[in-house]
Amino acid sequence: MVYADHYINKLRKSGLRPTKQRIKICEVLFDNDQTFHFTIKELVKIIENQAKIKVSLATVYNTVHAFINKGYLKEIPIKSSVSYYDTNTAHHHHFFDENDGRLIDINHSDVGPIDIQTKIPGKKIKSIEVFVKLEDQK
Amino acid sequence: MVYADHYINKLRKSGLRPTKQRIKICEVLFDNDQTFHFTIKELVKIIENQAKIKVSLATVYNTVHAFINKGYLKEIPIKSSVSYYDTNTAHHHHFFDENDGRLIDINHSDVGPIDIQTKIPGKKIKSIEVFVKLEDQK
DNA sequence: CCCTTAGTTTATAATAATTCTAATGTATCT
DNA sequence: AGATACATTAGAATTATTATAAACTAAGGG
Repeated sequence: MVYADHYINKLRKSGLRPTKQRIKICEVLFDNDQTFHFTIKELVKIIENQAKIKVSLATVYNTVHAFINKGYLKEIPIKSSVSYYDTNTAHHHHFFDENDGRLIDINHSDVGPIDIQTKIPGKKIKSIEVFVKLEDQK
Repeated sequence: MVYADHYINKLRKSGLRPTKQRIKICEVLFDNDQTFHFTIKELVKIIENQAKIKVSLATVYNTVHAFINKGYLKEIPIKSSVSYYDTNTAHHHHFFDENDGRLIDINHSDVGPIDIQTKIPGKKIKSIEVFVKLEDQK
């Protein structure tokens, strides 16, 4: 509960009213310092179990979108059927283990500089993301 | 029409019966030597215009999936709402221009070696894909 | 405090992409 | 040509997501 105030401030500072639903979602997402990858369905399930309050599906969608706009969450495009979200909004990369569908962060600092020789006129690079597929070692 | 035989062989060799729908889809997808990025909806529209025959939505889905299994197409995860497919199945990378939603191939040879320092026990790297977001040059 | 109001939540309906189903059609093999 | 296994099809079913409109609540002023 010690963090609730922190989340209230965080929400208020970014123009979102600190409702009990949003605070609870913050607690679920940000209370542990680890990176957390999730789908909306998974998030709803966790809230149901871990929190006492009931939060509607629509609110979870709204809140996650609001958090993405504010930069608290990032969407990760892996599968084009369900949206995956990431609490790690720093510039980083991903392993994806196709065997178990597991997604693992790679720190930005663990990837060497990337040299792209193609240039597109009138455009500049905004970000570079590396996506590494894994397989079992034989 | 000179290519039809080629597609018939291609399909047959990979255990797919060369039906007129599949041949037409091959022509639409592979007749030009350029890389082609598309959604199912776009593909259906092109077939409707360019070909005389009518192909049901279910067949387009089935065929695209069959082609992915055979390695004729690759799925590209960009947006998590519609599936994008790519006729370029070689190992390559992508620019994505968020302004206009345009996707541009980057040849494998135009990207320098990528150094990933993180290791996952029991797993080895299967593939590395780089995804570069573009923005307008100020 | 109480009132107002603008932002939120909610259940439910609507939409959109994709998959399933079961009937009909067709390529292939003998 | 006939049998059979594979394909196509329309339409229904499913799933994720978004929209809607009514009920609720946080914030600020009196």
